[in-house]
Amino acid sequence: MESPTARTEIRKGSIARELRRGTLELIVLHLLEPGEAYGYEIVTKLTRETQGALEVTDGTLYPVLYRLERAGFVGVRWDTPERGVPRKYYQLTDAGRQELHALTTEWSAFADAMARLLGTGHPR
Amino acid sequence: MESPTARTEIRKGSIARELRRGTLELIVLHLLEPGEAYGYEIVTKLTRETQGALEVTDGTLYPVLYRLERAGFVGVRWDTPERGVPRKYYQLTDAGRQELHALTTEWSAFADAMARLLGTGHPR
DNA sequence: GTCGTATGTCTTGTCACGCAAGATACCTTG
DNA sequence: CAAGGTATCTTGCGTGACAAGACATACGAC
Repeated sequence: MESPTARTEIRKGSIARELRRGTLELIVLHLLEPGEAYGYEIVTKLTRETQGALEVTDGTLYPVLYRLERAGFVGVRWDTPERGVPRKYYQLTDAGRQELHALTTEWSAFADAMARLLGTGHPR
Repeated sequence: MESPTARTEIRKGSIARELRRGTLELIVLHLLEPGEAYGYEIVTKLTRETQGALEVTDGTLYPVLYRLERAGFVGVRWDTPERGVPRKYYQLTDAGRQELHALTTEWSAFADAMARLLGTGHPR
């Protein structure tokens, strides 16, 4: 099993990098919907839930979380156990849930438009 | 009818701007597939074919076309009539057709992964 | 005739953001 | 104690969409 620490080099020539633009916020908010999670957990969760189709490195994720926090879309809670590495837990706020909904809608509209445009000839 | 000259301000807070990243090349190559077209024509064609769902300004398009040309994905032909504004026509090259296919595949994989991830609860 | 508007091309500068790479620290297992 | 997994954060780079502006030709209205 590949650990997140073994940083997977993301292909340069690929458009995958650009596709993450704009979808990453949506993805993170979506992953937080079922309940709070900490950064490292989100990275592994995303890789697992998409069978590696969508991946992200921690160097990418942490800035996103910071942005979401500043925007008021997520709340933060530190868990500092006596023994063990401290974890920073993120939870959706009401505004975050609203944003999640808005982004989901926007994404659907875009994906639909793309599908219609690229649509394999089948007219109408 | 809205003319392309009346530049539609693209919403700043929207993710639409980011979503175009990576898809724009694919979109342009796709629009060139049926046959050659000139820049201005592509702008209007995209707006029309997607009922405005996907739009692009000429300031965005021309750099894309230049990139595609440099990459060898499109060929160029000037049409300079005695009377009238000169037009620069673009056509897909073989490499461009190949790229179009590759990008389409990549896009589909990404869109599918997103759909699976966001999938409305229906588990498994 | 000239003013506005549509057609058509191109360039400059700005800004956002994904990412590689590196730093730091703790814990476990051999 | 040395590796490697867990966990966080920061710096710097490159890419690319876009607004704004410039420029030129054509055509209509006034």
